[in-house]
Amino acid sequence: MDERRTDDRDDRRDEVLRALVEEHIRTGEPVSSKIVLESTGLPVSGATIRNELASLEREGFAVQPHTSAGRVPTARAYRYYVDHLSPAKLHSPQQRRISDFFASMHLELGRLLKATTELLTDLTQYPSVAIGPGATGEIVRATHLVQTGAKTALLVVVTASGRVTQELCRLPEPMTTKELERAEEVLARAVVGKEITGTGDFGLATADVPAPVRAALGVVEDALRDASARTADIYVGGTRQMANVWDSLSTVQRVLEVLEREATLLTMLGGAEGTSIRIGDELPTDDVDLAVVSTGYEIAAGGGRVGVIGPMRMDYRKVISAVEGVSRELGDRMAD
Amino acid sequence: MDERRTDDRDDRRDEVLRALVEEHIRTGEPVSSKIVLESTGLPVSGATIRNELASLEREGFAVQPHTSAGRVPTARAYRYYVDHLSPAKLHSPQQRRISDFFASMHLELGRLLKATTELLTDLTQYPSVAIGPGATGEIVRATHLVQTGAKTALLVVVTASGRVTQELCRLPEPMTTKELERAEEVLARAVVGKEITGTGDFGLATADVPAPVRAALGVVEDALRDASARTADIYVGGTRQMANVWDSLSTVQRVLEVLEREATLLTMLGGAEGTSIRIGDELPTDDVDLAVVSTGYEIAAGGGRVGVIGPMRMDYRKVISAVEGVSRELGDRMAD
DNA sequence: GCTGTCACTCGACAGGGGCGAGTGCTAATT
DNA sequence: AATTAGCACTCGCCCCTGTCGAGTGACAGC
Repeated sequence: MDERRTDDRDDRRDEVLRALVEEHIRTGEPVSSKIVLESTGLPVSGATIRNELASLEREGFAVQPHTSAGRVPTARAYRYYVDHLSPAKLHSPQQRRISDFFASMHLELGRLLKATTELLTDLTQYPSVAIGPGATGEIVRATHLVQTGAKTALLVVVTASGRVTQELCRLPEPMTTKELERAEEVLARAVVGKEITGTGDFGLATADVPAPVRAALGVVEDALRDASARTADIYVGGTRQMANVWDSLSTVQRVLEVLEREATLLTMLGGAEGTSIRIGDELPTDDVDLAVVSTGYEIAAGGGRVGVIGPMRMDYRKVISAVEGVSRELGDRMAD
Repeated sequence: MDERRTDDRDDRRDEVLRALVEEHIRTGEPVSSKIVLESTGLPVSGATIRNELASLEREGFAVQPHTSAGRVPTARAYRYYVDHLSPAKLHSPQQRRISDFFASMHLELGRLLKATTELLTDLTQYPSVAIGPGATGEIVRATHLVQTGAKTALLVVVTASGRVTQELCRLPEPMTTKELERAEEVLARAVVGKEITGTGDFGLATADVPAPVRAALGVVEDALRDASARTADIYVGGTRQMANVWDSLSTVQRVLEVLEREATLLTMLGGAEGTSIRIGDELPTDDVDLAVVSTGYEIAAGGGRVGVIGPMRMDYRKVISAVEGVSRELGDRMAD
């Protein structure tokens, strides 16, 4: 087979596929051969484009909503597009806004991440999500036991990076303030300076203290384990954009459900190192027109992820550059 | 004028108005004279009902979407309905679910309030909101200054009821760990045991310590003031219900905007003692089909509010009983 | 003051025709 | 063998129309 010719044909095929995807992203309408022709400027006729499109459809890159309509790209087409055809160009005015944002924003991590989702939404016009770093691996800086009821106390853990975790403890029996103070003291001695591991056993339940205090410490240790294992904080912003992004109520509802389910969100953003793009059926939600662009960030307190949730037909270039820019600046900002 | 006759007529008018409102709540459709007749069982003819309805329309309690349609109640009609016509009967199976929920749920306040919104949404099928108690009036139990960067530190304040507040401080100049420890010590001595007032001046900026430490303490005091003044935490749940509740995308968007604006939410739930019902134009959002039922709760750490946001045509009886039940149980639960 | 009746209004809905976009196929061309 | 021009065909969209029925307001009679 003639190599050069084959290459030519593949080039053209790619060009058509790119035009198909980009035009559909731009307009949201099914794309006709005429539009592809105008958009690519290829020196061929409409009939040839139609043949290409028919062939792309056979390979599962496009579908026709009905017989005499243009083509709509499939999830597979978007996947091919982001993998092979999308030059990752950086928007510089966008980068500027991101730097300005982080330069002017002085908040503690939780509120900063919340504000970050708002920034991402402003930049991309899509809902966005930020996942905070987990507590695992952090050094405990201080602990408190605060009495909140006759048989309840609140365990507060402050880590070296300023993260605060709270967990309610149900004491086995009522305790005096004195006893609780004693427990707090033992707890502090055992835990402060140590690393949070998620499975940590600090030997609190066998400490050399009066029985009631020891019993309480057992409960506290359980609470400590719970707190360590607990899922990282999740911040969602820009839900108000959803009505602009998806135009059917039922889709909006599906997405709202996803955004309320922290477990799903974690899976959707999660996992991969670096930037991850998941499109359509690559996501653990069936049947919805959804794509997620996310990337990790690293700060002193650990790592997390930020991402944007949108329809499959989103402007991947802009979104990728926004997400990566935000993640980078966020890392820089929290490293100072 | 014949008193008795007047009373009779007013009774009937009220009956018609109630049927109008309740039927519209039930079906969402414009209500015709025939429906009112069947629903009330009044011993009169359709024509009479029509006259009543026409009179109600003249007084601003109902509107016709078009000439030959039934009537739709106005905000004014709902107002009259909740003020005069809605017997506040308690759903007992509902009360049971609420008690069970609070008996089985053992979480610290923040997560408890978040879970409470989910409960309210389950009970009412509407989005719901909970506002946590503000920090004002609480006794400071512990403070920490955690270094998070060369020129930044995090102020952590733990109150006697277990509330934790964090605030970032931008130090005027880099500080050594020793200096920061010194600052932390002075801070603790000045603040622990005191009440948070919102405008509190603890004299930190004039403490008898080396100049750099004193400068830092000034910043910390500012941060402390910011933290005290900061708006209470707001938890929103049940946004996924919105698509079932409002059937137009633009309305859903408006409501999502409201739910993202904490300031608006505070005003909407806020203010009144006890249960407040605000309907339509009584709310600070123009033109939206919105009603809010909210009530206050009191716990050791202070007071807050819980509420439900829905369309004007919501089942006020059910919602009021749910909101009040939840608020009461929440108070009981946190008093133990 | 209530009722029965009746003409009238107006939205909802279904059917039908024309339009136009866009395709796939075929036969001709290079 | 690939490309092209041309053409018939499909099918959704839109507009128009007529019909139907729900519901009203008015009016005269009880």
